[in-house]
Amino acid sequence: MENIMMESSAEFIDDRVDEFISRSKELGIKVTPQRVAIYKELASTDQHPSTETIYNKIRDYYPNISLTTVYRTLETFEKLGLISVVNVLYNAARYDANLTPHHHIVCTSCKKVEDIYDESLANLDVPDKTLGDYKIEGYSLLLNGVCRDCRD
Amino acid sequence: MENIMMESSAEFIDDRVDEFISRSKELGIKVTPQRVAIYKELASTDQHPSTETIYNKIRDYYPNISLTTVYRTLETFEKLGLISVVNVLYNAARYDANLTPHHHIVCTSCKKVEDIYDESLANLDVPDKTLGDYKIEGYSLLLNGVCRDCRD
DNA sequence: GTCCTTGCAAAAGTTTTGCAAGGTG
DNA sequence: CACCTTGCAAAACTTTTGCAAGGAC
Repeated sequence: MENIMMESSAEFIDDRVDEFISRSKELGIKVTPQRVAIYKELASTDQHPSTETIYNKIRDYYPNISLTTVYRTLETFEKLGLISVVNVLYNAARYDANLTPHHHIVCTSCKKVEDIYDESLANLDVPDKTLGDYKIEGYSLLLNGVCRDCRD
Repeated sequence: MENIMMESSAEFIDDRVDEFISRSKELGIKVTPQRVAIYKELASTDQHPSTETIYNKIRDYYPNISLTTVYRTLETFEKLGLISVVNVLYNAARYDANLTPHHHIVCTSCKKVEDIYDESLANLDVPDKTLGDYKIEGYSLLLNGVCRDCRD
């Protein structure tokens, strides 16, 4: 049970920023200093920052950037597949009275959430004690896909 | 790969509401009509409603209930373990520039999110085609636990 | 009757939108 | 120089808090 760290040296980050720039050109979106700053901020951390956090960090060296720009830019990047959203449940918290262990599937089109009770997914080989520095309390699997209604 | 449905007949729901009532008494919280309505609403669906959705449904037959009550009640239930929150990432969306497949672990105490690159979790036996009515696009595993800093 | 719970109103926090100015390709 | 992108301001939306009235035990 080993926790592999991703490389995140300065050169590695610059490489990713370069890749981001060429990818942006391919995709036909403009490479603005704000966009580079936002991408770089995200590429420099594994802390999965929120919009607000990214905004605050960038303001240290780019005081005029607006929060609106950060929101819009992250949305743009996400739609183009340049970054991903960790929170796959789309905004507001969803509640569940069912305390039986089960997993969830979200339709990426209509955002509906459904339960999955699947034998083969019921007992994953997840350590019940510690993983890295964490004492594991539980886990949940979140599948995403497109439901039948949305495929029609 | 079979998708087992949970029973959700009227009697079954009433049973769960009864159980909720006795559990509330054990826990020493008051059983108010609002609380019963909120619990029942949640127990009657597998759609994982948001606070707003629950509020709107209950208003049909309980027009004076306030949204504040629904928020406070769900929070109370969750803290007591009567229900669970599906969105384990705590509020705002979190972004990730790392598109390599990996999983996430959230510290339930400080809400920090970290990446996990773990061999044994890298290839789960998740169907790559369809599960039930869904065309699967991807999945992510969300572990929760307490990080070292928070355990001290 | 006590004290937890509710509803209202207001505040705080988060995300989106319209529009004119600015900058990239 | 065309038009996409930005910043500002305001609006829309979501969640939390304070406080007095009401209801459960």
